[in-house]
Amino acid sequence: MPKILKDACPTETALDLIGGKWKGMILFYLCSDTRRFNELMRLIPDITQRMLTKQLRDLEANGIVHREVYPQVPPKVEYSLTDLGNTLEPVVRALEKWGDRYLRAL
Amino acid sequence: MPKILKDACPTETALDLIGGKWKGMILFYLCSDTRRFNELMRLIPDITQRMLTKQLRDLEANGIVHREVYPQVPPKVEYSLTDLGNTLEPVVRALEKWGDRYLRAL
DNA sequence: CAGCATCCTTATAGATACTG
DNA sequence: CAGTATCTATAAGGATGCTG
Repeated sequence: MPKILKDACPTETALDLIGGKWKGMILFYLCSDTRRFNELMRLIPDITQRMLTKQLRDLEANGIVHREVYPQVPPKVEYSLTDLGNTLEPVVRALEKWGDRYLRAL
Repeated sequence: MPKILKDACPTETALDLIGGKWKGMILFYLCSDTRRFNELMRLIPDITQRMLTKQLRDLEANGIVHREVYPQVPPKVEYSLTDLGNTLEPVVRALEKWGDRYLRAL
């Protein structure tokens, strides 16, 4: 007998929230530390300002990332994972582990 | 499609291979059993024939899914996970678990 | 420093009709 | 049953210039 996994919607939901070209990378770096905007720009090769802004806003809107603005000149904005965001760590690590294995096997 | 040779980030690579709107669902159902084309059509609400074909071809090209054609009339084609595809199960389960938790918390 | 606005290109997805 | 072939619509991503 096939072991039917319950409901498919959760998997799709998760991929909706962390999928796309850049969100995995962003989460990966936020997993280990709080980061500033330009710091993420440096860490993630080839991402544009527009895309980084957009992805961070998406993650913020979904309650995964917290955006802390320090009212000072020059501006300082720090991004970190929310409590919900932190629960993503096992997922990100599972993805990382599998991706690493896949790349090695090439 | 995935540009693996260009970027070697494991997390991004994994998301390239299993991301998108439908691949998660397809992998989810193939995790539990071998499936036929129309079976997947029934299991995955709203997917079109064109998209299912395309996603299966992508997964096949990346060595994640195996396509077995039975030369008979009417045609019979079975899709299953390869050995590599099976190593994705922990990832799919992690995604499912998190997505479920997320949906509950809404 | 950390962005927003505008314009543009490419990728992804859907509708419909048809076939071995 | 398991697909192709077109055509169209929308979403994702990129280039560039400007700003509080």
